[in-house]
Parts: sequence; structure tokens; C-alpha cells
Amino acid sequence: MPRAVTVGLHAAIVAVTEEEPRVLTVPAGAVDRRVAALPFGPLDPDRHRTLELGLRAWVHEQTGMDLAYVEQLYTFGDRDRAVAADGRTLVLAVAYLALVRERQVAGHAAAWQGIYGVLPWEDRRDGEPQILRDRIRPALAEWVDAAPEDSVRRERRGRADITFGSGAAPWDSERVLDRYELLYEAGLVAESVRDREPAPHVVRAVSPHAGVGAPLALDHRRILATALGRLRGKLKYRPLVFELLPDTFTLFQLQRTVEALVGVRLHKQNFRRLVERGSLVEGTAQLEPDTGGRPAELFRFRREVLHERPAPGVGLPGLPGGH
Amino acid sequence: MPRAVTVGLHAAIVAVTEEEPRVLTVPAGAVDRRVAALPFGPLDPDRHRTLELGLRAWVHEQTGMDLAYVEQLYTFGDRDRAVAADGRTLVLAVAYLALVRERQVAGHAAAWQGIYGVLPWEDRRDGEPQILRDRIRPALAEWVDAAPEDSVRRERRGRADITFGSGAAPWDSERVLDRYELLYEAGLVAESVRDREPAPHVVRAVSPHAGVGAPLALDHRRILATALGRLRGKLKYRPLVFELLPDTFTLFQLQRTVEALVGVRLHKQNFRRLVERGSLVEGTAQLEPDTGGRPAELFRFRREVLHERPAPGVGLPGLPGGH
DNA sequence: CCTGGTAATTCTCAAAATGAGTATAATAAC
DNA sequence: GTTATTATACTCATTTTGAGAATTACCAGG
Repeated sequence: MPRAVTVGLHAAIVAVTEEEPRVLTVPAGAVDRRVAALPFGPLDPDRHRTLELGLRAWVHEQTGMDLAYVEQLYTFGDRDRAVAADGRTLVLAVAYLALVRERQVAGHAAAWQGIYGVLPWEDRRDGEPQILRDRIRPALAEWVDAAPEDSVRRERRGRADITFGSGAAPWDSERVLDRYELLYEAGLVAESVRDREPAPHVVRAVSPHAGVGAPLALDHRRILATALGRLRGKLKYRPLVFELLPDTFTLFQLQRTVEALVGVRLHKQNFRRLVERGSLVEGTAQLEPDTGGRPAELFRFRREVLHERPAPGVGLPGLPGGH
Repeated sequence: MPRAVTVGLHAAIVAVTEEEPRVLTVPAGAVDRRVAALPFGPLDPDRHRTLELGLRAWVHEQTGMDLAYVEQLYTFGDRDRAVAADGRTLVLAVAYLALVRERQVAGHAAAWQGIYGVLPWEDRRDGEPQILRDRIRPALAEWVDAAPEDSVRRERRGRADITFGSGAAPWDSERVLDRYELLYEAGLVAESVRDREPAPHVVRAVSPHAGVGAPLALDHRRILATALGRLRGKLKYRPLVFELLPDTFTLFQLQRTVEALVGVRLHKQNFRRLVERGSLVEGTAQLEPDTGGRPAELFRFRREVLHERPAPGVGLPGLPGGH
């Protein structure tokens, strides 16, 4: 009996508030009552003229939000990781990234959740996070050694080194998905345990403490990882940050927002130089007095750059110590 | 009556032979007998464990090829541009990019087709192509003026300027899809005429001379544009070119391949410097004598870079005249 | 009014990277 | 040999980085 295919539309809606990147979640309800989910719903070809319009409709329905910036991320369709409750319908997941200005919340049951609660190993603003040192690296080392064959061990070690950085290879902030997938494979996130359950259509809630970081429903943590990776990459050559900032902002606010997303600290003076030399912003005459020290000038995004240069992004001046 | 959804898997299989990027096509058969199609087939959730495996299966069946490098591009799902022959089934298209070494062809009815026959405005290796000057720019100017309102005219002019370059904005080789979509909207490619037919489920072949460049079946030219754009962008930070080259090659062959893909000429000495400094390649001791002048050393790709640097790509040293 | 404290903003300076050539080397054809 | 042709090596001025010092403008407290 041929299985059917249905298509789900999923949204990772990202904002940065108080120097913390957050994602909008809704109660997972029927899917899994222990964890939150990203807003999502099935594509209905009658009502939805395009995939993106379908996504917007679902998001509006579940969170009351009208999205501005929306971008398609990826379409997931592995049978092992996304099967409907009936056990025989394959559910494709078309994932989207949306950027919104800090909390134009959202009554409904929607809630903002810190992204680094879900992907705690991704925040290196205060150096390598505890959880990486104390739990992930040791567990990865175990996973490497657990392979029976030597060739597999070498291959695993190589992968761990590139994705999480090591002596030779530096930390690459964009490899968010690679890292999540590695943790999934190594059994370090709750989802890998869950998906391995013998009867995949029986929804079994797994203790949130089974793995590292807070799990989300379905494969939503994977989608979030995809979203963060894409966002980090694109920041450098598209003026996406401004979707997340208020109309006017100080350069330091801008920097803090970028740092929050990329998960590393940047060199202040050089960041300012890059932003100004790229003519991404223009000063308003106004000052923001509440800085704690000298007042900062308020800037606004210069939309014109879009017509001037091919790839206007913020660029990341390496942080003092980093390579 | 609710429409159904089916999912098609489509492959843009790219190779570079004789300094010309090509894409593998198959006869479109039932879909449209006048034009070629990319290899594609419906996702069958029974046989295909993942989307990518389904794609590989279809490609193998239609072309006899086993793909190595495969990457998902985008999922298209606009109702207006992709509806099944029955007129009521929405057909999602999940598009993939594959890279293969020059023609390990492929009996079957598959044939290689020059990409710049399909997207002729993308090849600027000998300067701005005729077709851009003689047909596209004038037609775009007309399209701009055809708008009744002034604001729309301004907006159209802006878009044309950014996507196709103009006084202020330079040519951005990566905006391949933007350019194709603009031509589609302006009615300059055959597909826009075809899709506007009153009864969209009646397949009407449109004269290939109705527009600029050789059309492909369905929305396959759009997929190809997506593929070329992605490839051009990714070249710079991932060592993709080597998927297209034989095991050993001269630096000039490497350069010609990159130029073929990006569609511009590069500065020879500086290209060599970038490639060597990036330690992307290592010399074999062998020489290639048939250069027409001094023999060139043969190089091979250093796979180790993948473990050393986060984003190893070739980098494009601006061509002499270009900005 | 003067004195720190705290940030914002401006400058400096050496070290790389880039753009654009020029010079030299190794072949093949005449 | 001489010449054409291409590979490879070197040069050099100009930008762009990375890193940090110096200066400026406000606040709070004496």
C-alpha cells in the first residue's frame, strides 16, 4: 500500500532581545506535551497559493504575527525522522527562517525561548561554554573510542575535530547544523533516543534531561540549528541584522546583536570601522544618553546600500584573542 | 475538493568540459516534446528512504549515473508555475545540484547541454554578451517604461539595475536567479508566455524563439538558474571545483574551470597566488607538456584542507578591468 | 567647580592581502 | 639560433586587517 506524502511548513522565527537570540515557540500540544514546538502546520494547496504564503498563514494563526523577512531554509524528508502519527504517511518538512524586531509579541500561547537554551554549545561569548568542556567533549571522545574499527575511529575523530574545533581546526560559527547532527548521531541529544524507539509512531516523551540542551518537538531543534547556521553565514554578506533592530540604534547595540547571533565577541573599534566603511548606516543627529558613559550617536540603516554594492553585510572583525 | 500534493525530485547535474559548463538533460517526453528537461521523477515514499536517495534513484534510472556530490537547492511550490497535468494536483519541486567529473556519460537518452545556451546572458568571459546589449537591456528598458505609475517605474528600474548591473551597481555574478526571475516577469523568456496560457493544464509548446535563451521543460530553467547561482557563490568558500576536475590538473585548467562557472575572466598570476597560498593544491612532480608553451606542473587537490580551515574556497581575484 | 568612572569615538601603526604588472623560464615551430 | 607562446616568479603601491592607545563627553560625588 503506497504511503502518502504530506507537507509541513515550519517557521524558526528569530528575534534578539536583551542581547539574547530567541525563537518563538508554541505548545506542541498533541505532538508532545513535554516540549515546545516551532509554529507549523500542513500545507493546504487549496488555501495556500505558495509555500511561503502557507507558512505566513499558519504563523499568523498560531502566534498572531505577520512576518516581514522570511527565507526558505531546507526541506527535510528522511523517513526515519519525520513520520506522521499514523506511521505510514511521510511528512516532508519545509523549514523557513523569519526575522522579527524584538517582541512584537504575540498573545496566543506563543512564547519566546532562548536559542542558547536549546543549543547551549553555540554560545561562546564568554569563552568555551561549560557544557562543551564538561559534557560534550568527553562524551564525543567516548563516542570516538566506541567505534570498533580503527578507520571508523579516525573518521569520527576527524568529524568531531572539524565540527567542534580542536587544536588544528578553529571553531567555525556557521557549522551549527553539523554540530547538532553530530550530537544526534552520537546520541547526546534527547531526540536521538526518541527517534530510536522501536515503534516510531507511538509518541514517547523522553526526559528532557536525557541529553544536552533543551529539546523541541519533532525535528524542530534540527530546523533551529539550520536557521542559526544560515543566519550566521548570511549576516556577513546581507544586511539581515537590521531586521532585528529598532529603527535607530547605537553602533554598540548593533555589535551586541551581531555578537549574540554569531556567539562570539568582536573587536569594538574595528567593528565600527567595518560598519561605517561599508556605509551600511548613517548617523542621525540624536544621541542616546543612557550608555553609562559618553552618550552614543543613534544610527539608522541606509537602505540605499542595497542598490550600491553587491553583498553588503557587517563583516566580523576577529575578536582580540581569536585566530 | 481538496487538491492533492505530490513531490517531484529534480536534478541539475553540472559538469565543465572544454571550458564550457554543461548540464545533463533528458528528453522531456510527455511533458513537452519541444524542449529538454532535467532528470526528475516523483518522490515515492515506499521506495525512497530519503529525498536525496530518491533523487539518486531517478537520476540513475534516467541517465545511468551514480552521483557523488549532491546538494539540495530549494523547494519550489507556487501554484501558478507548477501544477500537474490534471490541473488539480499541486506539484512541489525539490531541486538538487549535483557535480560530476567531465562526462562519465550516460547512455540512455541523456545529453549534455551548454548552460550558457540556456542562460546566455550569464557568460561575460568575452565582455558583456551581445544578447544582453542588443535584446535584454532594450527590452528591460521598455518593460520599465511600460509601467503606468511612476513609482512602479522607479522600482522596476532599480531592480533591473541591481540584478543586471548598471552605472552605479556592478554585475554580481551570483544573482543568477534574480536575473532569470526578472526576465520571467518582464516576459522575456518563453516560460512566462507559456505559464500565462489561459488553461494551465493544457500543455502548449511555445516556440523556442519566443524569448531569449533556450527554454527547458517545466520550471527547469529556474532550477538551473538557482543551481548556477548557488555554485558560483559556494565556489568561493568550499572546494567544489575539484568535483569537476580530473584527479590532476594544471593551475590554468583550474582557472579556466572557475572562469567558465563564474562567467568572468580572472587575473592569472593572482589566481595562482590565491590558490597556492590557500594550500588548496599540492604539486605532483609531473608536467603537462601540451600547453602550447612552457609545460605546466600538474597539481592535485589537497583533501586535508577540509580539516584545516573553516572555509576553503578558491577566491576570485578581480579581473584586470573590473571593479 | 573639580575629580573619577565609564563608554563612545578617533587615531596610530605594523602586518597581511590585493590589484596590476614586469621579468624570467621552458617548451615547440621555424 | 630566433620567435612565439605559455608557465612561473617577483615587484610594488594600495587597501584592508588586527590590535590597541589616546581622546572626548557625559554622570555622580565631593
